[in-house]
Amino acid sequence: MARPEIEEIRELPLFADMRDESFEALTRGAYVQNFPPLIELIREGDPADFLHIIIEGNVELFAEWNNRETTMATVRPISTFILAATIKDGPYLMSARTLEKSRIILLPSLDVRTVFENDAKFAQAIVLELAQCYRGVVKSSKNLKLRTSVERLANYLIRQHGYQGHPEVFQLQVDKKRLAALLGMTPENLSRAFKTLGNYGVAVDGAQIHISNTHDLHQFAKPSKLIDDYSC
Amino acid sequence: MARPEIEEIRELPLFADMRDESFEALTRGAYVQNFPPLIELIREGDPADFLHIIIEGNVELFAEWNNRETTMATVRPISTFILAATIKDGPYLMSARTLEKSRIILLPSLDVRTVFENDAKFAQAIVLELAQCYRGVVKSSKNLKLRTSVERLANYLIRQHGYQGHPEVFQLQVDKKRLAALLGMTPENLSRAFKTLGNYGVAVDGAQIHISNTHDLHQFAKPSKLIDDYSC
DNA sequence: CTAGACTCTTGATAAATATCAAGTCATAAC
DNA sequence: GTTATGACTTGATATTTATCAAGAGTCTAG
Repeated sequence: MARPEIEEIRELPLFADMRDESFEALTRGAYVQNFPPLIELIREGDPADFLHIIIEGNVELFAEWNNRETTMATVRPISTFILAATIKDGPYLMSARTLEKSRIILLPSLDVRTVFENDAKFAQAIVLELAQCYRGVVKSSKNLKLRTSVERLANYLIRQHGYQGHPEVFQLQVDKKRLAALLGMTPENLSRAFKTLGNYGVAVDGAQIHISNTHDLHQFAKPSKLIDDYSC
Repeated sequence: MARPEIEEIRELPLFADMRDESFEALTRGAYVQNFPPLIELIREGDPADFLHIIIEGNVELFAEWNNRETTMATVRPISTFILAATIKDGPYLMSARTLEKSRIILLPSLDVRTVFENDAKFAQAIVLELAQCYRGVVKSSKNLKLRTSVERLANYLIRQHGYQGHPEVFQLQVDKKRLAALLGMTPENLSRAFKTLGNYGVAVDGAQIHISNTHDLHQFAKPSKLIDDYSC
């Protein structure tokens, strides 16, 4: 069976150290699927039948309550999502939809749990992955509770700026409606927040961001390793 | 060595299935300590030298940024806290302080990581614990992003009411200043939020809450398994 | 018992954020 | 080309939440 995508994930930290037979058992029942944009992959509340791994594209994790919807995160290759639900055999807490044409691997949750019980290296890798995810959500919670919306935007821009290698001009990776939801504000207020950041050397043209005064922006945003550094 | 507290945690899900020798290795360097109220146990940013287990008392997890402080959670016996930092060998993301006189077990992080690498059952237990914690934070994030402060309070009361067995009258387990921070609002607005909930059959007298109309309160609060049920 | 500290509440006001209603601009459809 | 459609912005306004100031009540140290 030639499944290059499956071989590709073998090198992910989550799968790199596991035994060959475990990897084989894990991927035997796997699907690789291509989805067009705006397809709902997962609906919150449903049982977690598959662990998802995004190989190509862009996926939004979102949640709903009482007719309100918010974006929780966007996921880019190569990463897994909804690992905790798979492990706990619980319902999904978030829904997921493709934002772009995306290629996704689906591993049956049952297989993930079985292999997890029989391959210590895999269990260890899952621990590290989950700990990372956990710390990510804690940081995002701190961001929400300790900062105003303009401060959240400023720090988001600084982070993106960093990921993209500190170029003078860079592109937003999400449309502004979703960015607003991700940052916990309305699209209208996102527009106004961008305007406010104009005072600190941020210029916006469509999805293009120009940062002319890193110093002022940092002074205002006060980025912190314990909130904004997703690698620590 | 007679250390009844250590034996006590042996039955916790996190330690129940591990080998005796692993448990022995894990607890050999453990401390059991009593702390008075309002002692800072952990400061965010410090290296995670110990995994903490609260045996008695009450501990607040909080975070700071730019001279603002917020309560992230309160922890009651018997639970661990700061597991993810221990595993990742990363800095603490939250600070911790005792709220009451508390008894705490400290397990050296190094031992936790060593045993975690050598005892598959322990690794599996950590996975389940971390998955649980992760889902807890995701729920709390949804709570913050999707609900207004009054809605958060209403759902908090319904949850506490449930934990305490649905008595007509029950006690808040945290002082109101901290409850406000936990729910992401100011103490002043917590007072006003309680008043608003008076319209839905909630009466407050100090720390004592009287719920006279469960139906109205539920109608207003719209509790959801995917946000408020911490066991799923 | 009393002074002081503390928690909590209340009222007045300010700031932050959301909503509603147009309007602009670009793109896609016909 | 013209007409929709959608994304974004802007202004006016409303709602939510925070801040500031003061007062009521409770607890505790002396």
